[in-house]
Amino acid sequence: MTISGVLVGIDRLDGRLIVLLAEEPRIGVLEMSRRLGVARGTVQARLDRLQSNGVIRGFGPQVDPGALGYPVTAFATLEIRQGQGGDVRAHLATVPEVLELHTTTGGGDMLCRLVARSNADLQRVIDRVVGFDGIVRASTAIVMENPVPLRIIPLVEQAARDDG
Amino acid sequence: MTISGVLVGIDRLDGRLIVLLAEEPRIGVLEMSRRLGVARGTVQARLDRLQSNGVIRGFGPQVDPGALGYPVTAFATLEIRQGQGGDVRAHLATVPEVLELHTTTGGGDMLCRLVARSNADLQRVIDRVVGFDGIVRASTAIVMENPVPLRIIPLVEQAARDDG
DNA sequence: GGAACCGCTGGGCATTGTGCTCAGCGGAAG
DNA sequence: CTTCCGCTGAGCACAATGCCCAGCGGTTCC
Repeated sequence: MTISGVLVGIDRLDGRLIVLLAEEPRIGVLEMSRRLGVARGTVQARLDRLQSNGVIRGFGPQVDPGALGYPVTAFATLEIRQGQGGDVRAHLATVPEVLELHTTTGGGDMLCRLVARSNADLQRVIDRVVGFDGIVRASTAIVMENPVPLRIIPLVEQAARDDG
Repeated sequence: MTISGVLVGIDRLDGRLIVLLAEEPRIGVLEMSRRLGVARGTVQARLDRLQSNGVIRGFGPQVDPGALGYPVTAFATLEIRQGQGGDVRAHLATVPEVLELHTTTGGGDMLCRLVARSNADLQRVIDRVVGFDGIVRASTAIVMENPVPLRIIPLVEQAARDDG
């Protein structure tokens, strides 16, 4: 499979490798080769390929904002004044509590994920986010529960079935 | 600092450790201790503490859905019929393209992150997502750009300053 | 059919890192 | 003053890594 000229997709061994790595991240290459029943060099080569492919972006630590003292999460939809998109992006990138920012379909809309120390603190964060000239309007939804935390394994398994 | 009886927060050394780990994830404990200028045992102890604290959830591979063949991302807001929340959650959890699900303030609303193989494929995904009894209405925003990809480092640095 | 290529195998090797233990030391709390 | 706790620096046996190699079965291409 190719997307914009780049070949993508994974086979079953890649899929098993990623799942194994997700379940036991601190596992070594040698142990992986034992679990998967292939040679160590094969695991090395697959891992290198998945990383230079961009399928695996990295192995950074997954940090819980709640444990850092930011237990409140919210999503804010921002309406942007025409032509101010670039400035708004630069502004939002400077706010540590903005964990993520997307531009979406619709008239100059953006969606961002925020965290705060408390509901009261969220007001401060929102003020800082929207206290910028290019932002016309903002509407915020506070997260109460997170029944499905950010995950990728089911998709990896499906991709490995389809493609391998 | 405590939240619901659990002590949270990180000091400057914790912060530097997390940043270092985010920049070079495959680094070893010994190399970390050299870079940070502390003893190996200290790094070991800090890492163990951060993980049992829940500050560091794990070191799973960060997989790019685009490289798996799912380059389209969207956010869907779902309106749920009263009392059907649990069923809807269970339903959405079975859809691999649902990467994340939150319940938010407002009348039975949920917000979920979706991926698809193409804009056309997104229709299939949305049909599968909303083809369930408890869902009254859905509105979808397709992501065009991602100026700020999911990040945590700026928040870690702020938390380390405040708390350490 | 033959040649070149590619991914996987299984082995060996020196180097490095790990898990574990220990005694010592300084600051903070009681 | 004594206890506790986190950090230090060191040692040790063991395991894993990075790197090399020859061989082998399957494709592709001429």
